[in-house]
Amino acid sequence: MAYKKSVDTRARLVGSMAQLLRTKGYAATGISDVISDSGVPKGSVYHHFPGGKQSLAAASVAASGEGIAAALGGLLDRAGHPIAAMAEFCNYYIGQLGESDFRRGCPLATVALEKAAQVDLIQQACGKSFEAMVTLYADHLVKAGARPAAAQSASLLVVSAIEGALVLCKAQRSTAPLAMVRDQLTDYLNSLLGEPRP
Amino acid sequence: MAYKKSVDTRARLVGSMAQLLRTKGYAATGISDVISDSGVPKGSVYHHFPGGKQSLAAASVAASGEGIAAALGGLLDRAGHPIAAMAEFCNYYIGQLGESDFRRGCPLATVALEKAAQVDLIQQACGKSFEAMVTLYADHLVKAGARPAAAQSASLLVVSAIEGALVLCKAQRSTAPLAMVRDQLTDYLNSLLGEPRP
DNA sequence: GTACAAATAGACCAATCGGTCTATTTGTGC
DNA sequence: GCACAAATAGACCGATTGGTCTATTTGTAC
Repeated sequence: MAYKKSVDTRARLVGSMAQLLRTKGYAATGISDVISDSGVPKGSVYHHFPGGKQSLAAASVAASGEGIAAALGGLLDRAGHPIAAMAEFCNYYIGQLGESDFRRGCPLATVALEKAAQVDLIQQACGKSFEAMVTLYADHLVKAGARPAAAQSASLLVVSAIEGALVLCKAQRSTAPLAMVRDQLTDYLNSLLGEPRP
Repeated sequence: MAYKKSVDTRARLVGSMAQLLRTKGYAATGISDVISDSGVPKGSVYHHFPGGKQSLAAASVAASGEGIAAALGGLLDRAGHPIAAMAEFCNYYIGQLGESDFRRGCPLATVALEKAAQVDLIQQACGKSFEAMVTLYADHLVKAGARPAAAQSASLLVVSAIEGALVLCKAQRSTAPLAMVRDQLTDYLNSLLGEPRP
């Protein structure tokens, strides 16, 4: 049976790696960075993750994905309406970008672009995380009155547009793209849910 | 005055770097990769780019941005209508992803997410490239009948959604997200241009 | 052809990379 | 307390990193 402290160590490793992946990406994040950020010695890294950096990164991406899904789920429950939840989701990222001088964007996207095509473990973690987001939001669109097929397409557009806007925000060092996309998506979803059958 | 061959050398460096940045990202691309891919010796790299890797990367991102703008401009002229051009733009990327086993996505996005927050030169090159894309497409939406403000917002949504879909395609190793986004954007733009004033 | 800068060529450097390995310490069941 | 595995600790490794430096070659103007 695993010792109690070791789960903390593992969680600290995953947490540090997830933060570093978010801000610096995969290739620029060294094991030494994870060690100094988490305080965990090198031996423990390879004890908990015999698969090395790739395996630690995959676990961290999966954890980030679960965190996003939980946060989005919370917003959807609290906001009461999927359109309001989408707007608050955007506002959360606008805040993160502003607070961090545009360092903290999507925790998944950078690693997905860097490594998903090369490392299966990482691709699976990224793919599953995005899939969960799209499905979760689509479900709530259905509850709000959309037809399932339309909800799936619309949810994919929403997630894609937000992800892309996060790229543009970093590229332009401005939160304006995400704010504009948020407003555009609001109109788009209003017309989707407001006129289910013309 | 610069010698004739040296402009070839510089162009070869930029071309190799641009391709490597597209497929592997900034941090994972070493100067040695550029050297072996381009055949240019190390001394020439630092002769043409005294600013080193960052400066070469910035020039390569700028070149990629100009390439995208030229390609999009060509599509807009040839297709005759901005909606058709958008669809063909998506189809181009769908082809690139399929041909390359999902290695060739957007030439700008990976570097933008990795380095725009850290290196001003690279941020400026990325920001300018995306700005050019959005403006170019917005101009053609105006020509197709959209009001300027609406065209700007719509163009930003289009570019963001495509960029984000490219992230999801890599993450899920599937071209389906971009195909669905293409169709959703087609509907979206049709209703934008079809009903200029309700 | 001479002079001189532009450009090429690659040896070389300290620093860092991911990963391995051997001790040592810690926690647990008996 | 004993035994034994889990976990921690960090020295150590070859390979590679971005970058520098000194020659040497190349192209051009006169």
